[in-house]
Amino acid sequence: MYILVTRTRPDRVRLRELDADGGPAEPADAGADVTLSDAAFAAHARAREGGGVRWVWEDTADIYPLLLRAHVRVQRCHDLRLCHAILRNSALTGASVLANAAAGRWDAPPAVPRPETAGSTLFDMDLGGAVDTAGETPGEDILTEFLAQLAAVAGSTEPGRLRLLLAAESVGALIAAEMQFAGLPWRTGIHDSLLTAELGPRAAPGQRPVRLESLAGRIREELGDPTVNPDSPPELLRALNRAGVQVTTTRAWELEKLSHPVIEPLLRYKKLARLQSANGWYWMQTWIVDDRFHPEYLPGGVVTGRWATRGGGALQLPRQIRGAVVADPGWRFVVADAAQLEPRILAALSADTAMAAAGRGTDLYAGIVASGVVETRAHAKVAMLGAMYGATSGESGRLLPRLARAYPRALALTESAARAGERGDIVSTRLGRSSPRPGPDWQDDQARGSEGGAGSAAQRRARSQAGDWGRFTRNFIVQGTAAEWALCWMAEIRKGLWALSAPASPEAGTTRSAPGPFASVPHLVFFLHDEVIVHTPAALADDVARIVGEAAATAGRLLFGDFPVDFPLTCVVVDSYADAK
DNA sequence: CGAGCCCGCGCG
DNA sequence: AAAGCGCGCGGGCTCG
Repeated sequence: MYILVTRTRPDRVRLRELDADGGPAEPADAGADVTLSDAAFAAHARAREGGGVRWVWEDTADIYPLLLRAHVRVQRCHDLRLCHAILRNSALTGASVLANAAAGRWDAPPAVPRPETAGSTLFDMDLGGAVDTAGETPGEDILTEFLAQLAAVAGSTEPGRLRLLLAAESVGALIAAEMQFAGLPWRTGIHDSLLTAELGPRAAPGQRPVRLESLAGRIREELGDPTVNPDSPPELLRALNRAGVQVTTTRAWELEKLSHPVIEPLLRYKKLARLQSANGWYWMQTWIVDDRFHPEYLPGGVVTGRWATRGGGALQLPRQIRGAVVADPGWRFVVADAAQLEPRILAALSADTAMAAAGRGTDLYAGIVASGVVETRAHAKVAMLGAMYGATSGESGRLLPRLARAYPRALALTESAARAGERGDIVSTRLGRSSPRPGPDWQDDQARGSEGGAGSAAQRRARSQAGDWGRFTRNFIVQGTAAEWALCWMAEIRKGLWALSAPASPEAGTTRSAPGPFASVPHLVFFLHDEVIVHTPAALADDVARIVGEAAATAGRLLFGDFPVDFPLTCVVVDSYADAK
């Protein structure tokens, strides 16, 4: 049973029920076609949940927060905007009407920036997210698009894989909205102490904290330049050169190699200046609301299918400040990450049983060493990364032939993906997300490079661009399939947590309490490509850890069936994210 | 003064 | 150009 949800006004939605085949529900059904206020919609959704309903809407980030604010969670949805993007580009649906139609509004990014859901006044914008349905009955457009998507899947070469992908992408959108709503528990007091210990007390706006200012003074002294601004790479570069330091860039890893009295204070300055500008007091004041960090997650925000975020740099939380991420009293974190996820994905994608065997019940890189392919774990890792990223030189390049002898199937797959990209062809993930085609500039450069009488510069340029795109497609199949695995993993975690009975926490409703429907139940609060954090009442932490582990195994089976590949986790129960590794 | 670029660095 | 993939963000800086 599907229920289509269309926003007709900023505070109204229209619901239309369809049967499982996408046909109209029996007209006799009460509420088969109704328009409701947001409040009535939330009540209706609560009543209909649990009956195998899938909610179909244009944009999860537009609709779902209003349900969450009413303490209503839903199990399943179909996010038309995200699914359209997949089906539009997938090689598996290339013959469909949907893929061959002229570009329309479904191919554009969401017209209106979406409202924040933290429940904070700071971000309370009343954005209607109004949909342009000029000349149509509200909802017709949604219905037409949904039916086109169902048809594209049904007519594809791998409907089962695409159905799984669309379901995973959509539940990812639910999870993203829920994580933004719930927020990551954050102790500003601890954060402030960390900053003060490193930088000195908070300074007035426009001023450097004392530790930074004194390091800047030492840098000027050592360079013999009383005015140089270490925040300006060009100025700093000139000052370094004048002082006889032979560098062409001011990157820290380049400076590290040098010995000069300015290097030590300069490297310390760079580290601290980064902390101050990226995650300092201003960041804290901007992004931490009611003891929670509420980043906006963007499912499908990366072409490979990885998520992106907007605001606060959520996917770059430096280790330095993870100590501020502390579970509520009476609660714990279950922090889990998938060990060597991408090489395991490659082993399974290519059905390379030898590589999969190397990772069975052990660290995959250690397994490669144990198989005698290379001498050290570090070599195994750099060689694998080289295979997946397309390294050609250096240590990684030198080790590749040994990897290719031991794991010919895996390496043949990455090579063929690279060759496809070099030709301008597309490649696809396990579940059917396809890479974009290179742009017109790329095509032009290739054409010019292969013309008779093309100059060597044009040829070099064409080859270089082809190589770049080949490395992108080479990595796309692995990164993209890993993203699919991670979506399935999270979806299974969410399902398991939902089923876990939730006794009220003794602290719930007192000092701190997770927002809305999460006040007393374990819930996902963070996701970082191959790592998740679940915030859970302490008594349930062990159950949660078990669920997270089982979910990883299930995700592997969903993608790769019976192929014997393991997806082990490192999983810990902690009070602070800083203790996770 | 804002828009958009580069640089550098954080994360996987 | 870190030896090779994918991001977001802040500061400096240039251009209009």
